[in-house]
Amino acid sequence: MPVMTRWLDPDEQRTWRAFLTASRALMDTLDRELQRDAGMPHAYYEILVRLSEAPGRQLRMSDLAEVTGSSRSRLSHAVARLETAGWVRREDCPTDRRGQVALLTEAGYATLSAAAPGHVEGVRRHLFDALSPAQVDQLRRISETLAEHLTRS
Amino acid sequence: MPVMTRWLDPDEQRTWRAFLTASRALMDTLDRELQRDAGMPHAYYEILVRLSEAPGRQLRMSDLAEVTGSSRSRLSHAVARLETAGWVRREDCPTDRRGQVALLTEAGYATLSAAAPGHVEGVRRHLFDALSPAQVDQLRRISETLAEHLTRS
DNA sequence: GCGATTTAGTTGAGCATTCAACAACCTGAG
DNA sequence: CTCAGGTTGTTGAATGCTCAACTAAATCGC
Repeated sequence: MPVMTRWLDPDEQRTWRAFLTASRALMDTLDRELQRDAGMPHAYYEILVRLSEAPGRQLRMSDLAEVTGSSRSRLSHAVARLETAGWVRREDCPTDRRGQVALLTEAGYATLSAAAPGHVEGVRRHLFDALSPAQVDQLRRISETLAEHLTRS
Repeated sequence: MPVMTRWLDPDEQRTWRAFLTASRALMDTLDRELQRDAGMPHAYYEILVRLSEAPGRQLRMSDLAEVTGSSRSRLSHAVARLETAGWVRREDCPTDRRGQVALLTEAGYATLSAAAPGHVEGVRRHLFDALSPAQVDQLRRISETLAEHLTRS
């Protein structure tokens, strides 16, 4: 027996469409700015950020995939690209012969340092400047709830 | 004289990262589900939805680009793809000889009708089921504010 | 009207992501 | 120890997106 679809009510519909529009516009804008100013897409910038924060500025490929929320394949392609740009280097993992360690080069760190202020300014202008402190708090709770919910299913 | 970067404070940092994680996970999940169940990415599904809601199930290419929040180029490629799938047809615009009108075919409507229940169920499961009614309201306000803010800059 | 500018849409090249297949290695049950 | 099954990471093909360049047609200024 077929189950009736629980359609979205008008409020939900409106929320969903506004969310789609806003998040797409935000990410598109930041992506375009980063591409223009730093010559890389946002996903690549995030890889450099995560490496820069890791002890020794290095991470196992699988851990890097985990924290950046990307598939192994995507990360593999991305790191290959970052490697030819000279921003990342790959080395064999000493404790697991299957493993690879990605590590941020000096050039990569310099590029990241040059790109960061402009990008942070963009995040501030396009996101935080538009919201009240209460809304920032709401957005954090909502996002954390969603992230939790999505990784558990 | 250089302006000091206004870095994100810890709360903002946490909010930004949670938002990135959540919105990426949500869109990736829905994209994967739609690709699996309907054979198309979410962006294409949205095109079909907008066409299905338009009078005569048709829209000018530029209007369709507007409502789906995509560039003309992206839409052009997408509609070309949807046309070879037989879900959309293009006709000359009668009032503007530069123009093209995209229109949803019967096959496109049927495909959309078949895909919609599953997709709506996904949106409900992955988004609305995780949030309280108050949070849905907050998310709507935040998203509408952001969308407004982003189109004005 | 008529040239300059703007707008509509397409195209191709280059890049990013996905998916499936794969090789290499680790781990654990017996 | 051994082999079955899981994990790690890469690869190539197919697909989608971006950007810049382009054609054609409408519109604006005079």
